[in-house]
Parts: sequence; C-alpha cells; structure tokens
Amino acid sequence: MHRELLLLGLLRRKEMHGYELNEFIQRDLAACSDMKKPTAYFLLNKMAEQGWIVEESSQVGNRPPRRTYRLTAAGEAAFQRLLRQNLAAYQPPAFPEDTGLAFLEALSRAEAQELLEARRQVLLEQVAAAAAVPEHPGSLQWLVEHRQRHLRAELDWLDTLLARLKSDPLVE
Amino acid sequence: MHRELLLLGLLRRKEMHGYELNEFIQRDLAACSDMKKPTAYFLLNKMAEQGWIVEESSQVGNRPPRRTYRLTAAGEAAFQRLLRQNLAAYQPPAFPEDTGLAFLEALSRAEAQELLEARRQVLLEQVAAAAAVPEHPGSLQWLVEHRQRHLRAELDWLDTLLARLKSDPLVE
DNA sequence: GGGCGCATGTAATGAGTTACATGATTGA
DNA sequence: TCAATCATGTAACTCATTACATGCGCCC
Repeated sequence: MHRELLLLGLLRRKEMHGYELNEFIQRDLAACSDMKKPTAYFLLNKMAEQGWIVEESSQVGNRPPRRTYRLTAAGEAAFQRLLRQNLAAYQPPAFPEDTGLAFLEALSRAEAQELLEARRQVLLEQVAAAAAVPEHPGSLQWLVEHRQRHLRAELDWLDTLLARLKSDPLVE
Repeated sequence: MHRELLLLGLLRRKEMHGYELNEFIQRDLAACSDMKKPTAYFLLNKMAEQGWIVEESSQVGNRPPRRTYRLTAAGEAAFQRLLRQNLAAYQPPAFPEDTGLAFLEALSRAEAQELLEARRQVLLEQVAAAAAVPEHPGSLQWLVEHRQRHLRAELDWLDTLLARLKSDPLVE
C-alpha cells in the first residue's frame, strides 16, 4: 500500500517512465524506501490495469520504448485515499535487528562491548550516509529528516547501553 | 534469522513447549516480536530436524502431547553464531508508515493537521501500551526499553511536524 | 451444553526478492 | 572491444501470514 502511495505521489508531481522512477528511488530515496526494480515495474503494470495511471510509449532511438506514466482521475482519487489512510494510521515497526540485545547476558562483558562497538561503527556509517543525502524539494525532505532523527536516536540508545555495560557491576 | 535467534534464546533460558513459547511471545513480547503461531511451530520443527533442539513428548491427561524443546550442543553453537552476527550488524528499518509525510503538501494545512492529530492519538496509545508492558528479567527488558525510547522519539518528531505546520507560513 | 483454553499443526495465499533474460547505445 | 547505461520485464523462490482443521478438558 505504501509502495503504491509512493509511486502515485511521485508520478503526481511529474510524469516519469519506469526506469526513471527506479533510478530516483534507488539514488535519492534509498534512505526511505527499499522498493526494488521488479516490484516497481509490477506495481506500475497493476496500477495501469486498474486505471490509476495511463502509459504513453515513446521511442528514443532504437532503445526499448519508454513507458511514461501519468495519473488519471481515478489515480488521483486513489492517491488521496491512500494518503489519508497512511497519515492517520500508525503501526510501529518491529525491530528484528534488535533481537540480540535480549540475550546480551549470554556473552562476557568484554565481548558484548566489542560487538556493540562494531554495531556502533556500522550505525555511524548509516548516520553519515543519511546526512549526505541531497536535499529534496518540499515535504519529500521530511522522509529524509525522519530517518536522520531515527538514526541519531538509535545512536543515543546504543551509547546508553555501552555506558551501562561499562559501569554496571552487575552485568557479566 | 532473528526469529530463530529469539526461539533459541528463549529455549536456552528455559525449556518450553510450542504452546508455551507462543503464549510468551504473544503476551509478553508483543511489543518486540510479531512472530505468529504457525511460524513458531514451523521453525521449531525445522530446528529440530537440523538438530539444534530436541523434543521430548509428555502427555498431560488426554490432551495432545506437549513437545518440550531444549537446546543441543549444535543449537547452542548456532545460538552463539546468530547472536554475534545479529549484534555486530545493523540494518536500519524502513519506515513505510511514513510515506504519506512525503506528500503532505497535497493537502490543505487544516486537513494535514487534523490527520496528524489522529496519528498522534494512535501513537499515544502505543506509547501507553509500551509503558504498561510488565518488566522482564535481565536483558530481555532492553527490547522493551528500546521500543519505549523509539516511540517517544516518534512522538517528538510528530510534535515537531505539527509545530511547523502551525507556524510556517509557507506551508499550504 | 456451549464456549474458552490447551495443544498441535496443514494448506492456501501473498508480497516482495533474487536471479535471469534481452538487446541497443555510449564512452574509455 | 569491453563495460556500463538505458529500458524493459519474467520466473523461481522465500518467508511469513491468514484461514482452516482437530479434539479433549474445564468451567459456568
């Protein structure tokens, strides 16, 4: 559902062909969406069948024709519906990468510290990557900002844990 | 992988049968894991085939027999491996529920505000639910704490957005 | 006697991913 | 001439979910 919303929202701002959309998502929205190429093509076809978007083929040279999509009235209505639904709801994410924390006790304090330091390095790289994302126009930027905030909060949390490991005599 | 880790970690602390595990996950870890019943049964069978755990049947009355599982040496080794792998890595989550934020511009300021207020209510309920989770022994509690922190950070972020919507004359 | 709890699963479905397939163009 | 970019997809697979299936025990 959020994938459809993203595609509709992007096409609404500017008509694009599949390749272009995929490029944009990979390059500019990598921090906010993990939608993969075949998924995007699949959804575009599905939405076209549903009448949410229409395609217009254009040949450039001898390459495969570009299928450029734009919203229909039905597409706009779907967008409005999905947008409202998405904004009003909130399903907190699960944190599967977290699971290990529950069993830190199983390790010696030294090793736990070492592993969490490694984790911290990875997280720092993510923070740097998120900070390097180019600025986007309008509210698209808010996706980026949210991720940046989240990553900083994660770093805070990790640092709290590390501090506890160092100071708490009961651990280990 | 994190699902296997969770099951192994729980069985390592205390042998349990499938029903018991499922109950614990649903009641006590609902905030941290969304693993469903059939998935747990399936993984338990798979891990038993792999020799990570062994089952011991015990009949209680005329009910279906309980299959109580405990770790083998191979299971302990797998646990140690998965734990290290999980702790040292970090894949930041995607935030699909977020997608709508990217297109807030499509709405009037009043409606955006209204929808985000609705979202805030839902989030508040989640915060309350997370705060009400009973305390768990040892590092299991850290999963709960992490979630609580995350939800508070989300609330902060939403409030920042709402404040911007109210003050920024450029929006709308 | 009816519904919930105990205790186990199977089957069908779905959403999305990875790997594969195709073929022209462009630049080093 | 070799690799990367442009441009589209299909096929196989994985992982997990929902819905379904079974049947006794216990309490009201």
